[in-house]
Amino acid sequence: MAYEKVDSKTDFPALEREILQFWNETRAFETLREKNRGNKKWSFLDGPITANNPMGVHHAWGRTYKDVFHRYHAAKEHDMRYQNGFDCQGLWIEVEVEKEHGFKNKKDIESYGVGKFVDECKARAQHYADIQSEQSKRLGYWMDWNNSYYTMSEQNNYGIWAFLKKCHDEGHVYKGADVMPWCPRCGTGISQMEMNEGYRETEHLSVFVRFPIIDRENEALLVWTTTPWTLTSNVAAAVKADMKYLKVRCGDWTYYIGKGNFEAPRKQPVEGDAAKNAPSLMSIQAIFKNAGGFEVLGELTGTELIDLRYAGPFDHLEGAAEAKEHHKVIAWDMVTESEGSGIVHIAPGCGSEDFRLGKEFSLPAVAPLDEQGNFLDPFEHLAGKNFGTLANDIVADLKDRDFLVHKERYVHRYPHCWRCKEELVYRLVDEWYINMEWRERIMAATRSAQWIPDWGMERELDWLKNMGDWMISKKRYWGLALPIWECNACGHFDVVGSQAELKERAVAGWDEFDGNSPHRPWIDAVKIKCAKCGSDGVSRIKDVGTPWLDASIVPFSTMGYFDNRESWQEWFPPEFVVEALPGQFRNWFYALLAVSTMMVDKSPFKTLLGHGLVLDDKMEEMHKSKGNAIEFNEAADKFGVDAMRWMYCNHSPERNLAFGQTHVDEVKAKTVRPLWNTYVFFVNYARLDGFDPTKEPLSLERRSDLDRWILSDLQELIEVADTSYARFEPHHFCKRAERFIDDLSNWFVRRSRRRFWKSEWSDDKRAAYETLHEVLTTLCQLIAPIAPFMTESMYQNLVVGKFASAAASIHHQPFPTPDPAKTDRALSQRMDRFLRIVSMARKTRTASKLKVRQPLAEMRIQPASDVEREAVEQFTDHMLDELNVKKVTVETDLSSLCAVTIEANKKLIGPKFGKEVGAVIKAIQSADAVVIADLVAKGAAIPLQLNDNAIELEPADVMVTKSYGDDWAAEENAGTIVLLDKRITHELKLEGIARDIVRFVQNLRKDADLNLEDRIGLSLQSDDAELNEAIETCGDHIARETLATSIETNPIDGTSARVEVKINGKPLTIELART
RNA sequence: GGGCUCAUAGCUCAGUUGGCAGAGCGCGUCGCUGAUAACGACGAGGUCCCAGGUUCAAGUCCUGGUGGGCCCA
Repeated sequence: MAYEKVDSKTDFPALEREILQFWNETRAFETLREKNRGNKKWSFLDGPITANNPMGVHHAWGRTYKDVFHRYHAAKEHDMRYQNGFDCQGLWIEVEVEKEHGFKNKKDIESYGVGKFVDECKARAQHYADIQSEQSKRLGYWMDWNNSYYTMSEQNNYGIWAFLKKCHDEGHVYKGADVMPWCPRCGTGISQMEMNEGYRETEHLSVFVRFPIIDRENEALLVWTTTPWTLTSNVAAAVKADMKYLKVRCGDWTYYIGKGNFEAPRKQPVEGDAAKNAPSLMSIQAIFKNAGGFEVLGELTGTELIDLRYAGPFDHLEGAAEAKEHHKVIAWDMVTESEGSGIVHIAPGCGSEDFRLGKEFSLPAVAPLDEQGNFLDPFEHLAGKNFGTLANDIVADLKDRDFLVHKERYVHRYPHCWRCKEELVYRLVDEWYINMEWRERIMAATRSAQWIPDWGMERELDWLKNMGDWMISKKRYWGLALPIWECNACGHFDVVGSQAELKERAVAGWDEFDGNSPHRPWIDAVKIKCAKCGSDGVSRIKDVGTPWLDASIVPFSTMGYFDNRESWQEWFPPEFVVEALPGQFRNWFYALLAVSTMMVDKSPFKTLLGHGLVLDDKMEEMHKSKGNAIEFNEAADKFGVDAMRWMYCNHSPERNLAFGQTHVDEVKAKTVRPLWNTYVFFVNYARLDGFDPTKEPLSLERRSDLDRWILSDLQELIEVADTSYARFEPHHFCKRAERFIDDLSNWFVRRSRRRFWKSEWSDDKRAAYETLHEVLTTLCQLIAPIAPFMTESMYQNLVVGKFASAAASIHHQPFPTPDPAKTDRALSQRMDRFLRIVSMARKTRTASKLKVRQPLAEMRIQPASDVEREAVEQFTDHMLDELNVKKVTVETDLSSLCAVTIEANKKLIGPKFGKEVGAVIKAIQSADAVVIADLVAKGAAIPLQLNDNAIELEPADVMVTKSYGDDWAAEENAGTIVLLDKRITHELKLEGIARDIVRFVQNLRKDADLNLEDRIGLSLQSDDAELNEAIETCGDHIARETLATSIETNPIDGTSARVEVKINGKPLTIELART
């Protein structure tokens, strides 16, 4: 029943662990679900977290949002699914398992055994899913942790089959040959969606080579490339038809070169440090000069070069035999003067633009590399060697055979595998695609949803408008088995849409597969019959699917679309999804929209919230490899989760967030601690006083102004909280809540302290307790979604066991609703004005060096408005106490006390009037100071009579000084005037001394570890007459304030504490003893 | 080259419908003392990126530019 004592020095991480245990023991989450079951639904769809590593603090931002909105909607008594998701399949997991075994390439996996390998991938996903579940619980994330979905589940995989079948039925699935970025280590193509994450500054050996022109003696095309190995597969050379070219002789050879290319200085195409470390590049002109000089023989256009035939540098190799027949100059608009030689080496098998151009000109595509990046047999001496290790050999070879003109180190941004960091090559491969003929439908779905921030929709539409066909295949092992069975005999392929369909069509291997998950290698045992040519034994293609399919079927696979359509209809479309913005427009957001459009032509969410990245305190991206990533558990144990959650929620979602000690400390100092300290204050006094919150509370009329004011502001805060959560804008609420907490702790509690200290019960004391109790409990309720731990702890102490109707957990309580009867805007306004006047008075004291401990006789105020006057009248008592003055007088016109003096601003009028300046100064001096001051105050021009001339001064030309005489300290601002009486009488001085004494005694009490309620015997020993007089005159006051039962002037027995201090420079010895 | 976005105090950021430029941290000065390993007040610190425009009034709206980020080509 009684309140538990609380220490203000609370170990928040420890408290949070206690609360976790409490929730666990009381099955708090289950109770909440039970309570809201069957109510109106609020549907959330979780974007699955990659179950490949422990969580970092950057994962916690989005997961905090997810929990906050769940808790809010639970308080709104909605029924929810609480389903978390794990993304389990894909290359990132394979790479980690490979690392564990030290595998170097796909061969290692094959010889280890695909089945074993896949099982280990499954196990790894499960392992990290478990770890992430535990970490999420530590975050306070209330989910149905026993019911998380896994993208590796059968349900999910077969769901994608259904999707792909639908795509195929509509004719969108096709197999395409294309040159694409390829990772030789992973042995797989890298899709458009994955490309951008892997660009890095890379140094290559780049070369200028000559392509000798056939039938023209010693004439050659000058060609440049950064990838010498692709010269093995050169087919053509491209020029721009309307560009100018030069014919230049250098040594034995005459070259054709782009005019602009020849003359222009060349620069490494990188910036920053990479540029600094890179060698500078020579212009072609300079290269020729170094080679013994050159002579420009003529100028021509690109058109004149077209169709010239030339000899390629590797024509002697068998692999180049076909290409050899096609070597000629072709026209291409993309050739530029800004890079290279103006004549572009075209290898359609080694570059995606080359490939497109090759198609246009019906050129063969020579593909020289195998899956691992090794040269194929027809490339003779190169065969079996890796392209990456060959650059120097190839260049040496070119030199030996007299093709090399110049070599250089070239630094540029070049794609790397986003997972394993290997350099990519461009390779001609067959991959499977979904065409984007239906993009308009996806765009319509995109437009039907709400996007936060709203420009997100534009970004998504832009991506949808521009994106190429969707490559869905991966030549890997661990992932969705693409349900495509392709007939070797006739080339026909079929997409199988479900497990049942496969079973029905299986002609072999079903028994072998049955009982396994639909993954490689087991699924590959199943053969079907070709629907076109009837041949038996059609196999599944070897490829697996992109993991973005896995993550995007989930609004169907996890909500019952395939097995309980009725239930699915109740939950679809979800109200809300949230993920980090960067990257997701072309990943999850896109894939989710595409899948849902294909399935039901609807957006898979009503509202999408995107948030930024969590960066380190230097605003740099966190990476494990960089060493600046912060592991979630580490941060949770160091800072406490409530503070972290508050920091996340307080931030504008679309902006990146700098995570660091100072930032979290700021949240603690500004929010967590003031709130907690206010609570501690309440609880510890309520304990002593035996405050009973269950008695019928006093009516509003019987409460003080302070009470009604804070209660009124509280109603406003409830409204803000409700709308902020409902609109997914918790940061708006956080900002308001911080201000409220500041008002509460630094004004309400400070001004109310004495009400709590009173020894006997009175209405006022009861009102103070009741008000603070109501404010704290309601505030907790509002903040609970964001800071679920500390608010639970407070709730348990403030409410549980006191009120019979109290729910067992704060998170079972309904969200508060504002009480209009408690709202009093006029009162809030007056309090605002009052606080402003108090602040002015403090400033006056500071400026006049009148410390607040020194009582002053009088304060006079001229209010600027009626509201201000009412404020002063209403809150006079607070003013007397807060500012330590004896009397407050409201004046309508203080000008009678005010002496105005004006003075010429000589600096300004000097240049204006030159020799006349003396006369102007005189004129100013003789003018009516009050009239002029008034004009200055209004910012109006000042007319003056200067001998016979009328002149005008600017307001700034005159300096006005107002003085209220030596007796008054004054402060004036926006029409409000505050005066403080500076005359300190003997009595006032003695009172000031007494307050000093009280302060020293209180400090001593605290140093002696006395309890708040302990009584003392006090001894005050001094030789100073004034001090002694103060002790004598104000002894009662001192005794009352310090709970002294007696005041001696001699040393006392049983002294438990003693200190020597100086007051106004005079020594005083203080002793006290507990009685 | 195109799209989106950002630019406000030394730092991190607020700034609703256009209405006297703000907070926290840091810095300086002072104060307060039973919330005390706290707290408060005051001060210094600003070309609200630049240039135009609309308006009685622009950090805010419009146009153009500069610089950063993301995306596309």
